[in-house]
Amino acid sequence: MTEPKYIHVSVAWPYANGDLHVGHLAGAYLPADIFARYHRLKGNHVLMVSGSDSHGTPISVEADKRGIPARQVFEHYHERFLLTQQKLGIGYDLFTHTDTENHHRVSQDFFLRLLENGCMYKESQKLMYSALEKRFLPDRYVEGECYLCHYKGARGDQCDNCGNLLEATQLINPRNRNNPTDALEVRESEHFFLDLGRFEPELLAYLDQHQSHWRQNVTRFSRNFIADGLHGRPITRDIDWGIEVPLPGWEVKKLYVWFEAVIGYFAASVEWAKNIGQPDAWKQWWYNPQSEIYNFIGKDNIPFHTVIWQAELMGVDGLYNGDEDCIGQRYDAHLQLPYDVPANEFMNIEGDKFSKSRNWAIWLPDLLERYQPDAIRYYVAATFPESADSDFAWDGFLNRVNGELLAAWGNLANRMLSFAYKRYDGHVPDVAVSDLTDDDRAMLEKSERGFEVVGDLLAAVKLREALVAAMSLVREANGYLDRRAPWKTIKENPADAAKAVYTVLRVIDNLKILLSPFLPFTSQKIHEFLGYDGQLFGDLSIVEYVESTRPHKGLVYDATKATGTWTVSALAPGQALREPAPLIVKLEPEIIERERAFIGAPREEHPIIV
RNA sequence: GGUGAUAUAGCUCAGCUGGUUAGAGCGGUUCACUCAUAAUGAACAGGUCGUUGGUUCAAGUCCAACUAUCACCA
Repeated sequence: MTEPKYIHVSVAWPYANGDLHVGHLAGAYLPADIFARYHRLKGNHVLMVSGSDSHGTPISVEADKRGIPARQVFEHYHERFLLTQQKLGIGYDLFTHTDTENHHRVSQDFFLRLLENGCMYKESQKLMYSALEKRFLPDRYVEGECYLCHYKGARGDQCDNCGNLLEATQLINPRNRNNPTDALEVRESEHFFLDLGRFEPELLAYLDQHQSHWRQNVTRFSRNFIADGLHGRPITRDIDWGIEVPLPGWEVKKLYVWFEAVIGYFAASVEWAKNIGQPDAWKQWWYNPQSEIYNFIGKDNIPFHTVIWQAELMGVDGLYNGDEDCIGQRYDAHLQLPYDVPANEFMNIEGDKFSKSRNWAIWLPDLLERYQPDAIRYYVAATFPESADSDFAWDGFLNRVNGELLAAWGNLANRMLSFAYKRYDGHVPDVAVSDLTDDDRAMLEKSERGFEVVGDLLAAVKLREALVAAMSLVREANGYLDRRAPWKTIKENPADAAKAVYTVLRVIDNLKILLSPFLPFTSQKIHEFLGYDGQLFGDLSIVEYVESTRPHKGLVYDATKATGTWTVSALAPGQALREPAPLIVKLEPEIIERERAFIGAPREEHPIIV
């Protein structure tokens, strides 16, 4: 038995300005959960964290659109994120948000320590100032004529016509999007910049160290990002909604959201430790040279997680390793940098890319109203965009759920559990394992080798391949069953039939574990049908935490009741079974057209019922 | 405009460091089976591997250009 490892699963923080959709699930949350569940079964120490990103322009934009405060927007969606992910079984040790006192403090300490260590510099920026609103306008609030293609409706951050990124100050005839009569002027504003350039040698060395186990496109992309030249990036902004810059006289300015959101991986770990009453527990991952930190993200976020976040961590090395003060403590180990950043590409919808404004999306709360979480998990995992963009298509969903999840796997379990339950008086056939035929043993061993085959693929974050490997064992088992045909031999050679049934049940017992990171709900049911007590995984619940001024809710995994392990079945002959029932709901072909009609049509948000 | 990626059977995708007849699942056709949510199994079906050049004894697999799509950065 090898020593348990410390595995940190950091998952991208979703902007809380709208519901979660399948792109979120495919890009980060489901891969992270599958990976984490595998490591939990292996007996490793898993810490999986994420949370709602409550700051940033997208939230303010949404708030303005609805005429409500930003906080109300993010709290609304944060609540929905918790419920959605609980229903899907995304097993966070803590899913919190970025408006906690803890996150504010940690982010500000990062800022101060970077400043202290000389990793920042100040510089003046030219920005659009609104005389009417008496503030600097966020880029997206400024509209005008694109200086390149002369499109009149270009936004201050990007021209939708020619696709060019631009500065608000470059627009011809800039105007306030909310008040066209507003007089805009260019004003100078002083800001802090993260001096990325000084980290270049360390970053290149870091990439060298990890390229052997990283996805090639992630490594290449990051390397080129650095080769392009690392420019300083502004860390502060002239906006209202965000975390205050912790310097006297700077309180009106806020930390840039890209800077503080990634800090959430660290801050949420600290919060988790505090919540469980062991305030130093997070150091087992962040200051343990043996730990492995994995960042599950989408491809749009690669440079932030392979370059910028590393620079932040390098720049604050030693933070909190001594006492709770941010400056001047001693430390032995360095802060751990991510071990792997298995970025996924994008999942398109029926051939077109996701678009919130056109409602070209499949929203998870809506999906969960109509389909089983494991059906959703299965299809999305089978179509993970691990190496290229993939496509969520409703006919594909129907085919995979009915033809693979139900027909191959659900039916294998159901057909033999029912057969055993009826023909063997509700028990696993009582056979001597030593009497099994060669064919039986071969089948059994093949399923047992799956623990290594599937396990290695999961550990290497080749999740789709792992699922294919597990499903090929399912097909193997169906083939074995047809060869052995116990429904036939039970009449002429009952002893032989019993061996075959026993073997298949034991194979199912193995497959139940191999597939459980993907299909936790289904595996739990099979576990119970096979006559076992207890649960494979722990419980997910929503918990409220109170800090000094405001409470917040988190989604929390409690492993107390978890009994599942990544080990081969030792199914006891004669074990009492429970009465089985079909596992997977069969889908009607009509859903294809019905669901397609929802895409691109106006959508109404429903309450999420658990 | 620069960088990275993707383009392989009707569909969804594998093909690592170049080498015997280019693979899998689904769909389709035929046969077998009846324990199972008409669910399974076996066999078959031949796609000039985006386009054009090049390197090599040998190229989906390397190089160049081009086209289309995606992302990031200017």
